[in-house]
Amino acid sequence: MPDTRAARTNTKDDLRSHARQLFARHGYEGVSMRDIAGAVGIRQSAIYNHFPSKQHLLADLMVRHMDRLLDAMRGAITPHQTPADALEAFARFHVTYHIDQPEDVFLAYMELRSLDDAGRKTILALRDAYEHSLRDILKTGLATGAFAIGDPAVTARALLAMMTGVTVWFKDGGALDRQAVADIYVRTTMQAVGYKP
Amino acid sequence: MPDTRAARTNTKDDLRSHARQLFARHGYEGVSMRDIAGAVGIRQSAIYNHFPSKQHLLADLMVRHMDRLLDAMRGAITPHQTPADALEAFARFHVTYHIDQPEDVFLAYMELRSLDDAGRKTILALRDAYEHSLRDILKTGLATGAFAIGDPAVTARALLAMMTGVTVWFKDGGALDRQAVADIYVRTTMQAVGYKP
DNA sequence: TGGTCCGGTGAACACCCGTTCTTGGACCCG
DNA sequence: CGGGTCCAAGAACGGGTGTTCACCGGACCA
Repeated sequence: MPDTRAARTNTKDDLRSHARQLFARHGYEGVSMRDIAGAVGIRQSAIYNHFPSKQHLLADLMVRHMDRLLDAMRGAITPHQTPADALEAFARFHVTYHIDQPEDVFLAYMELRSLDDAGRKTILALRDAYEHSLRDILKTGLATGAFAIGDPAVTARALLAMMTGVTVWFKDGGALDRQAVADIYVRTTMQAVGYKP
Repeated sequence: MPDTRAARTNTKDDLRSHARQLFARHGYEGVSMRDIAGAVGIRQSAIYNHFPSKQHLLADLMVRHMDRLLDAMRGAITPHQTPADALEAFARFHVTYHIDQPEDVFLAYMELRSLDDAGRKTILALRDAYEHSLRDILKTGLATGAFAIGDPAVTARALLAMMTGVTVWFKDGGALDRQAVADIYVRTTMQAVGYKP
């Protein structure tokens, strides 16, 4: 009677993507294992063949997202030498990546509080590494006189919050496309650090 | 036997402040009526003498917060005539208010999704009014040539996200006090819009 | 062809949820 | 002093929670 894995070839990834969507939409506490299983088309108990707990599922999503984000960011900025070039590359990367992966981003941002201590520590370390890359660019630019900013740590957090916020309102098919929106954020960022081309 | 209202003089406000704190900390779905009642020192059932439902409690907190925020913002910017003065006043107000009321802000920002349709519509309208005030300042500055920015609507959202983000990391007793942090955000904001003093 | 094991099912676990209802004590006002 | 009002307590409601476990069909390998 049970159809078993006839059609089911990649249940684990299906679980990940549906859980990501549901968590992003309703929050971790607002989604049950029954909800997730229902979206995938299996029963709740079968989830435990792939993830040991709801908490592990959330941590899996968040760690994978942060790993991907860090790798992609490093690939985007390393070719650039001057602080201005690096900052522009960072800003463009950050905004477009966040436009393209809004659910992952939203999740990693909002559900830190739903993680247990171990998971939270891991995510905070990854987030810290990401933030430090931007901070280092700002510090260098401040030292070389390319940027005119106050405290680099505060400025880095301010710029990150600004750019991350694009996920809250951006929708495909709006008046401005990805490219146009990224242009505005890049410009605002470069002006914010007092860079004069 | 029940101590009734002997010590309890303002249960409704106690409920509001504890609910605000708990919702901000654990999320709406992550807090039970028993949790809130326990924090206040009453039983769950007594909450319903003050609020008809958990949903109404959340809406009450969010609407009150947005009303206070709008009033305070209008009071802060109306004395200023030029776009630059108004923007500086707006930025300083926004950052300090958010530093001082982090829980209300966090709640209004994160728990929109937990509101029912009616409540969400109300809050979005208030948020829209707030955003429009900033947008209008930017539009005027763009028209007079005081600011050099791209789309004013996008820039307004970018600046708001930047300034609101201060709630995520600011802690009293850190290396920088309220004033110093506000200074950095104001400076970054003014530079971001390309204003030259 | 038979054995192993992957990955499903469905029932059950103990517990927590928002909400309702009845009851009764303490205060305010006439 | 008596009646009404306010606001607590406590028990109960139906239903949802994450997780466990025994069971078994089908695919794969020797």
